Amino acid sequence: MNRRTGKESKESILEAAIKVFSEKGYSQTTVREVAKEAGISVGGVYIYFKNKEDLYATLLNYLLKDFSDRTKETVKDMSGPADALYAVIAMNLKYARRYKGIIIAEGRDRGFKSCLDVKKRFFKKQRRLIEDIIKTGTASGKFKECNVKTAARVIIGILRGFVFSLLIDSTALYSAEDCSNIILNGLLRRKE
Amino acid sequence: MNRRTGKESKESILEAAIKVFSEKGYSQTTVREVAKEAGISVGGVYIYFKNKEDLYATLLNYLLKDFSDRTKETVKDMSGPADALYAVIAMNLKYARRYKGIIIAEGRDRGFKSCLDVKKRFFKKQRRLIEDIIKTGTASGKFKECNVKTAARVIIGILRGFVFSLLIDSTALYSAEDCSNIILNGLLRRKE
Amino acid sequence: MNRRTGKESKESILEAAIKVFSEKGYSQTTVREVAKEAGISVGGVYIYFKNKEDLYATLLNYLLKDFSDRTKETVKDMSGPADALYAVIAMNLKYARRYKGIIIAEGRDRGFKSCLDVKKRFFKKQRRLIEDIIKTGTASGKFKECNVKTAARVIIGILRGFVFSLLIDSTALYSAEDCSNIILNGLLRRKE
Amino acid sequence: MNRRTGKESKESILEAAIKVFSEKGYSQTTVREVAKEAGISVGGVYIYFKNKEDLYATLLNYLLKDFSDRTKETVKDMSGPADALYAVIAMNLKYARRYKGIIIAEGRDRGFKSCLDVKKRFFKKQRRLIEDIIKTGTASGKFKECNVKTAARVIIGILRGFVFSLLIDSTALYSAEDCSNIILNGLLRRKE
DNA sequence: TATGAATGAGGCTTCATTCAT
DNA sequence: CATGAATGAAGCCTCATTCAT
Repeated sequence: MNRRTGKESKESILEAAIKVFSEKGYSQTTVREVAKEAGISVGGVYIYFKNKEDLYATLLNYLLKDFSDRTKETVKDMSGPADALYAVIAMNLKYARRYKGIIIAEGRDRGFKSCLDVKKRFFKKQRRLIEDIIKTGTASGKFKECNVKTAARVIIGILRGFVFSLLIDSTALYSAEDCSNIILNGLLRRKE
Repeated sequence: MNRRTGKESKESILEAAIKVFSEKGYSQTTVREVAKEAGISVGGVYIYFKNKEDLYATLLNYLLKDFSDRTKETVKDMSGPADALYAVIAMNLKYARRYKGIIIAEGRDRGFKSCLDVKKRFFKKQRRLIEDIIKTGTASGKFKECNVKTAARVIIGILRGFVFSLLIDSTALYSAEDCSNIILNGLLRRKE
Repeated sequence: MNRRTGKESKESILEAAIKVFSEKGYSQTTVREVAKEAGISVGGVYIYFKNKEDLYATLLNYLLKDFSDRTKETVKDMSGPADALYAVIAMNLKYARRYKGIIIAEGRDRGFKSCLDVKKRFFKKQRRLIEDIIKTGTASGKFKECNVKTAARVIIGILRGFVFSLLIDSTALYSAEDCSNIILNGLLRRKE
Repeated sequence: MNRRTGKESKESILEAAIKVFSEKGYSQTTVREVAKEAGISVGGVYIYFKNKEDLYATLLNYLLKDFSDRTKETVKDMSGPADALYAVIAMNLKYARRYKGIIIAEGRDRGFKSCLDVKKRFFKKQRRLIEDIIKTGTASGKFKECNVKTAARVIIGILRGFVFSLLIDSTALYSAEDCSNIILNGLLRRKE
């Protein structure tokens, strides 16, 4: 009957949940559906997760942590702040495409405390990462002087927009180049 | 029992729906709740709207149209493309704050065809508006040369991000100045 | 569809609940069953009762109040304290037979606060009633001197025993005469 | 992993079951809980007991037999019928306090045949015990003449009441003295 | 038009029981 | 003997929708 270890089962449920939640969002996803996708019974899900909310929060935590780590890793290898920012944007777009529906979407409307905490921690990390990039940029003279905190917040907002745009319009194909180009150069003509 | 006219009833339902959907999102809102808020019976709602989806789509249409019109109006009065863009951003932030939960949120996960159409039309209008601003900008030499379509799409994405940021973090206080500043000038230092 | 007024529906649900709970106890009774017995849908039950516990507590309250009132009424008509006590015993036995399973049984194991309150109030009333009977008895010289409070508590316990005995053994046919005989006269031979 | 013998395991399950069932009653007790309390796996329980009902019936049998034996033992040492009855009452109160929830409670509503048999046998024994006491009492002239069977049944009912009163109201502190006093002497004033 | 009681499908969750290891 | 993951039936409850009045 149980051909898997507990850990394997938990992971396969988590994977299934990522898939289903990604496609349908929180409220449209049934536990039964996740169970089926994971190849386990309904009751089986409740061995590993206290309830639907717990499953969602765990998944969110897992995903955001993974995303956070990878982004940090990628940024580390970049030579300059512009490249770093580009990398962050690219990373965001890539994940958005992959985990359509989860990264930002829903969970919000439930106001699950467990989710809010997870998200808050994540956004804080991201903000720090971007603040660092901006600081490095201004320190090296590549970026102009600006209020680092404000700029970072705005960038975060912009990133969210790219991500969310992908979510609501799957045909939208934002390129990281185009996005970073505007963020870096702005629209205004530079005085020569 | 002072009866309302049909139109009045429909409108009060719509208003109630805007309020409740804004606060709780689609799936967490019950028809009963909307009815109560509108001071009408449950059955009453179904006289004016085919079903919950219809109510939502109607509301969305109403709201987005209103938003679209006002934005266009506001932009018309602006002297330059930078001011116009600023106005659009300010408009987005203002509406986001007011109709928390509706403008972007949910409805998405349902993939209601009726909503998709409404949204598609709306985003098209917005894109055109922004494309026009950019065109005017480049034509007048204030904006640098760029792929108008691409730039507009990116701007739209950015706007969404600002809006969405407000939705998920009610403490976030994006100022239109900060936002437009980055979009217009970018982060990179201008060569002097 | 709805041939009944709200009040009628609520009452028929209550009646059905009394019947089913009486027969099967709390945990073995399903809401569906009560609904069916009441000739209403499952959802219909939830129009009138917040949940299963509420239904049970309401029913308990209704039944105990009814019992309390009738007992008081009956006692009022009795000429002496011995007759009064007899009447109380008879009343208890009669109700026990009719509402097998409810009066005392279950609900207890759930520890529903709502039920506890209802019961506490009921037992207090009954205790007072019996205390009064005993007081009258001793005052008139028919009952011997005793600690009224203690005696009343013991009598209450005894009553519970008769009731409960009926519940667990439907073949047991306690007669009010036999019961009151022992309570009044005791087992010991009277010294002559 | 120091393994227990089968007998030890079975006993520890039974003890655990007594504890948990006593506290929560039948339907509110889960097999998992009993297993945990016994320090054994869920499956382990099913090695020694066919199912939950079997566990309950076994426990009931064990408990009632133990109770029966001890009562008989205690009664044997008593000098007179009044003392004997007092001892029986004290015994009942003591056990009721200890095995709150089991002796009488639940199981009833399930109507488990296995439990009914166990109980029937128990009550028969108790009735005989009490009948004997009464017989001895009347034979010795200490108790007045009465229908032994009827009196015994009434006494049994009364005992149940004391027990049950303790179960539903843990603050109730019935003293065996008070209880036996009424049973022996009754409420009516003795003619002198 | 308006009401609101009624419906019933369907979601979440629990738990006695089984069985591969 | 023992384990504990897995099963799946069944219970409680919600809520969009209908319809007799």
